[in-house]
Amino acid sequence: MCGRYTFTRKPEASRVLSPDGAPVPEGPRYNIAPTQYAPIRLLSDPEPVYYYRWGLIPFWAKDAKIGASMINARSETVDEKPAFRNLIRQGSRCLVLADSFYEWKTDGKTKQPYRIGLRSGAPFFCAGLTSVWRNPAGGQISSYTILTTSPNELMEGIHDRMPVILPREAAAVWMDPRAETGDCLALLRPYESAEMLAYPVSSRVGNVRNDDADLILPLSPDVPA
DNA sequence: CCAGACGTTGTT
DNA sequence: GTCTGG
DNA sequence: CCAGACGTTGTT
DNA sequence: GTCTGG
Repeated sequence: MCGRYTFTRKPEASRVLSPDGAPVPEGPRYNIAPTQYAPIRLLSDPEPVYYYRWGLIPFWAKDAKIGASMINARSETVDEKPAFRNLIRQGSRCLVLADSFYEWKTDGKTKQPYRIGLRSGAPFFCAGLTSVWRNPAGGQISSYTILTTSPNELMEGIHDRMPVILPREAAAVWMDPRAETGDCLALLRPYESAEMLAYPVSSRVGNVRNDDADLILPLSPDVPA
């Protein structure tokens, strides 16, 4: 999630909101890509699942295209960068719903995608920030970015960055409107490596048009335990 | 003062 | 090589 | 993140 | 909107 991830659970029917009118997918998602709408939970209204667009567009942007380069925010500098520093305060924090993410391991000329998730198989929350952008014509785009951090032991062999995954207690602080900025920043660190799992998958995941269950199959003969 | 950027990743 | 679209 | 385009004029 | 560079 640095650039691609999954959320295969059915969106909880209880309360699902799509403020931009984006369609809510019927089934599981195996290949969520930047500029697509995906489910998050908002600090300002934490109970429902909101569909926001991946790739943060700051409210002051003249052009929505800038969102394509704001799919991630470095946690090490998020409190300094003009595009993000005000969001981490001001109640623009969110949780991104996921149950795995993909990273491409570069080895010379070859790139091998890996699927990474929790050993338990449970879904998890990633730390995110949101923004609502309005164009002069009156349309709006509600968007988000995913915070990144340095790799843990598992990820080191694959990639030099990883998304910030928040354990349940940390997620509670991240979603507390009264939480101090410093306490929020302290949560942005690598997840416990021993609780995670990674295995190679088909290069079909590279094409965003592919979005099916075969994408998460272990690439033989490298079958995980 | 105004003009222009505001971001990350990976790769070399 | 670099930008755009998904 | 990767994949795919990257251009114009004129004619139908 | 706000910060940086000139």
